[in-house]
Amino acid sequence: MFTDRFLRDKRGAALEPDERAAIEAAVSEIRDIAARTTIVRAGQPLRHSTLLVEGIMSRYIDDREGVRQLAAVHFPGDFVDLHGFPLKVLEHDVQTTTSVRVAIVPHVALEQILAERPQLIRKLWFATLIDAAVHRAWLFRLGRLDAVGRVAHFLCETNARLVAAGLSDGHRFNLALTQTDLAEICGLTNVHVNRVMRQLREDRLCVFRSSIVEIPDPERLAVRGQFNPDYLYLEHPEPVMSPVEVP
Amino acid sequence: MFTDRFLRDKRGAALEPDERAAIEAAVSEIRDIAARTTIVRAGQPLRHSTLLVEGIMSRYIDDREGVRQLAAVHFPGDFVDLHGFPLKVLEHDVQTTTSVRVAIVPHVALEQILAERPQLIRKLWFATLIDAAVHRAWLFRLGRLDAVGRVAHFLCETNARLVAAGLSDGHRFNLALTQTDLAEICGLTNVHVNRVMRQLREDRLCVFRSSIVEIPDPERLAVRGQFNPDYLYLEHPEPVMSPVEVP
DNA sequence: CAATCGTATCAACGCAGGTTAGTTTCTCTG
DNA sequence: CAGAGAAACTAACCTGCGTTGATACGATTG
Repeated sequence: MFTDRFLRDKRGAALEPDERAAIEAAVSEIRDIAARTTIVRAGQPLRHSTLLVEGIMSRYIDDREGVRQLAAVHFPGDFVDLHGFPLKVLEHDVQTTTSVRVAIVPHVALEQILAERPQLIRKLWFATLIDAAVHRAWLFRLGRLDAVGRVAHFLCETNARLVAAGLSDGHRFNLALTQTDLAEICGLTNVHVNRVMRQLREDRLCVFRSSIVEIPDPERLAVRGQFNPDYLYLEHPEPVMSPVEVP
Repeated sequence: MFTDRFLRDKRGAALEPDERAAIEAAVSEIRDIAARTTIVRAGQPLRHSTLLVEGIMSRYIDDREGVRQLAAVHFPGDFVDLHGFPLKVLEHDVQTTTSVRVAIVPHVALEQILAERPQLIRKLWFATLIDAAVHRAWLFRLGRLDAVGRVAHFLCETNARLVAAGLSDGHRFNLALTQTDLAEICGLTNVHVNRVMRQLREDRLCVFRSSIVEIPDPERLAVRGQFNPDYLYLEHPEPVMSPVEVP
């Protein structure tokens, strides 16, 4: 149900059926939320965490002028603000990007199931550490890649994650992000993202139109974005190397 | 002893004396390591984690051409590769930056003390989540600040962390990083870091000479780097706002 | 003390990406 | 199906940072 995709295909951390059931039982409420709604503000004490069931959410930090840098994008199956469970308060904002359906898990309920199942805490810890590993990959992206590389890297990451979640076939997936969203992810302006998308199109690396991403040759896109999926800790990563082609 | 600075001044996560003693007892060895030595390589299975006692270490991701992006800098008191405990394998490299003294904590010993003290795991989890929060702040730095802002932001962060560790008085501290290190932290070239340092000097924001950082007015530097220390989760943050000035 | 190597420094030049200011296309709603 | 508002797209101009290459400094070592 709600937790079907949580930790799915994560190396050595996939949930046992009883663990899954326990988390499902801890869900207090299913909520549908409109796009572009802020659900957590920095500094606000948290009493529950949010499991994303459908849609896209993001976490970001604003600068003084309201220019925003995304720190994470979340897809179905992600436990969006699980960090808030040990931290009690987050230092960043969390917003819905599309309209979403989420499952609310009160922290008291989490405490309860963890008391009964001490090993489960390792998997939750693991889940938050994957977020941290993704943050590091994003640091690499921002610090060392040019604009085309950044977008390519992000699209490779998204493809790999959506494949793991069963939401991409490896070449084509639905992604309801605007070019401005991409700009806030990649540390660029929306104008320049537009130029980059054209470039990717012309180079036959990727076509992104009306919320559909098509990647004819994932391997080539991965090379362009210097993408290496190790940081996603997937059990069955899409092979980055495509089958050898006969010349 | 070795753990004196671990989680020191961290909001609601400071160690109890018995927890501290347990971790000390879990230390299998103290090791002195030369500068610029790689101690963990991406993909290599880990059997222990490393508590930094003295010196500076860093975690980084290399690109194809060997250009490196740092993802974290660690100071005394940091549990450098604690992420490797739940993850089993890291996706990045860890290197000494200066010569260091470290305490080695075998994972089996950690397992043991956690079995006896189930609450301690929350504090270790917390410690890794602060690393993640710092990653996010670094994403903001790389994505939204200009070169001067990035260096200013990093120096503010470092000052705040070293104050918490008892290694800065808030205006002056020792920092054995080269301009090339700063470049790898801030996503710049060493040449441009040099220009930035001159700028900071001319603007009386910061002087960095022979491993000493001097910050005459931390508040002004924080404004230039849009630095807000919330993400460090300090119990007693240095006041960022200086007393209200009479116009 | 000389030699060496890492680090800092500086200048000249070029370009990737930002900025501004649009126009066009798409999508939703009444 | 008209109208409005987002989103996509474009062009012209400008600047911050990268690149290259050369010099100066300072610490270590023989």
